Amino acid sequence: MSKSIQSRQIHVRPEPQTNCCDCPVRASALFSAIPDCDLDFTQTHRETQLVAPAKSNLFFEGDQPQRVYTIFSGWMILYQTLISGRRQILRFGLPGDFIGFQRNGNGDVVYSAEALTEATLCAFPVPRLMELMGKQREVVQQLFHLEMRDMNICQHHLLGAGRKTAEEKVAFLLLELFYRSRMQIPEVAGDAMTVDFPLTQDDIADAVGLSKIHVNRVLRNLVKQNLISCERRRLTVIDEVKLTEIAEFDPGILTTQPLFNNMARSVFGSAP
Amino acid sequence: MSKSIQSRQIHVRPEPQTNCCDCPVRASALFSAIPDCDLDFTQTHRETQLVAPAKSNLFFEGDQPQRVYTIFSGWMILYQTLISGRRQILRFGLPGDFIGFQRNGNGDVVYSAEALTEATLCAFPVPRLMELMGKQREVVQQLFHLEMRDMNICQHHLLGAGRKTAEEKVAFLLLELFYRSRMQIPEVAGDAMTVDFPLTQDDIADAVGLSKIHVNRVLRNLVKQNLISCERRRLTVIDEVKLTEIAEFDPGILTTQPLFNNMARSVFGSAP
DNA sequence: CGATGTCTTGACCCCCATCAATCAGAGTGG
DNA sequence: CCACTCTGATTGATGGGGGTCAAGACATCG
Repeated sequence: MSKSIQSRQIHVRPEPQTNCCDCPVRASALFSAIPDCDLDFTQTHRETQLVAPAKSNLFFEGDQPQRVYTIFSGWMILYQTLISGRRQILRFGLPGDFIGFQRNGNGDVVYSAEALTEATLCAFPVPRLMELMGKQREVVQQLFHLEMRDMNICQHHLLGAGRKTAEEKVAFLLLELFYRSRMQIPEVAGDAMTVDFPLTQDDIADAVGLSKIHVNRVLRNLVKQNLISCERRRLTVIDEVKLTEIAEFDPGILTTQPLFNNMARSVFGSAP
Repeated sequence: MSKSIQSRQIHVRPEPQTNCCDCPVRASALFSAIPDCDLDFTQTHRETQLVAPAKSNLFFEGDQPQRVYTIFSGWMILYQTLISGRRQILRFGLPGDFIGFQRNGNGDVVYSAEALTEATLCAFPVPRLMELMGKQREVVQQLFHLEMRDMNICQHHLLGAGRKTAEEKVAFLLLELFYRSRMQIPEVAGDAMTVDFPLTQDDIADAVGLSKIHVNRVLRNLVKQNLISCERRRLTVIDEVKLTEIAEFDPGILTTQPLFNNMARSVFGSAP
């Protein structure tokens, strides 16, 4: 059931020339677990690379795209809308994230995906992903890791949506995105306190389930308390400790499971 | 980080005698995709069967249980709590559900699990599950299905928590559990409008993020509108259409993905 | 330079949380 | 059989957190 609000059109320009596996964020990408020597295989299975302009929709809830996507660069939002038009952002897609895999009983994708900034993506035909999963156990592992991390984040947002105050919700979201931003290029930005932050206050509102007016008040209040500062598309965390305390934020939810990793390693070998 | 509120102790009595694979809900269980002839293998890998008394906790957020569990009978709640003690139910575990697999970066389970009614569970050591996943592709498929369905449900609750009114949230939860209850024994109860419903109004409140007082008012209101009726541990849906409309509920989120199924089938063979 | 999108602030008020009291049913023990 | 207890359901009164409406400030961009 596609939603009625589809004012923004899909604009994606295929650029099959570029090598889609030159991913700057291999560390967190779907195929990061694959030894370099096996990458030939994945390369033969890559499809087109896409560039999604800012504000374009990659797909809408209810579509049945034949591909899944890995984000190389840019930020995306994954959201659902009610008939009334009210939007809820389910999670944010940052480089390395894998989207479009999750379907419902009809094979529909269950959320819409919109590029917040210009974003580059690598598209993979679903059957080829399945083939990969059959041949390379690491893909299965990595897929589980990504899905579980997203599930963790989703559950924590649910906890917040139901049981936190406005300030706590906003603080949590800021910290989540702050950490995820930094984790992308650990060697350069591992301890920088300022990150790029392309969200509007409207986006924040739709992510935490508040009105944009109230988000504004909360943000101004956090600034007044000298916990953060934010000016055009940049976010600075000033008092990380206090903010973490307010949000009850645990960075552990953003990492994958060494337990699973270790246990899996003993069973899953390399590709046959 | 274990929460401070641990007033309820863990009480599980192992009953290794019983065959844990006599699951009455094979249709939705983890190992449902495995052909009967291969069940010998899974049986050799089963561990103890547990009985969790009503109100006992199977594990707490922050624990590192060495096993994962499949629910055979009974209802469980999976929840997180804030330091203030406020509880948010993330999802409900019904027979066939698989719990304890999802971990964070430290290998901790990310939610607490409590039996709402007396529940029987089959415990599987994690390494053996991994072994199974390596040998039987259907286990991997089924695991993805279960995880994705849970993710769907979680996301829809997030949508509701952020953007729905109290009445819409409650209606959604009732329908979700109504359908899931009926799906368990399709041949007998496929079209019954009354199901067992062991939740207290307190539980509903913690699931949808409202106060129990307000949940009570909303329920009484739904009854007054002649949409449902509920008396001690039983729920009857009177006007399914109207209720579905209010909740914007889509039963499709509860089923697994035929798309994934079909695509997977062409690649994954039977066990080697 | 309008035009559009985003941020900011104020005024008003409603949905729902909180507090408090009562009631019904299920055990439980004598 | 009947007090006693405990959990859960119910209803009323009150107030606050945050939604909604409106208007203005500010920035960016064709």
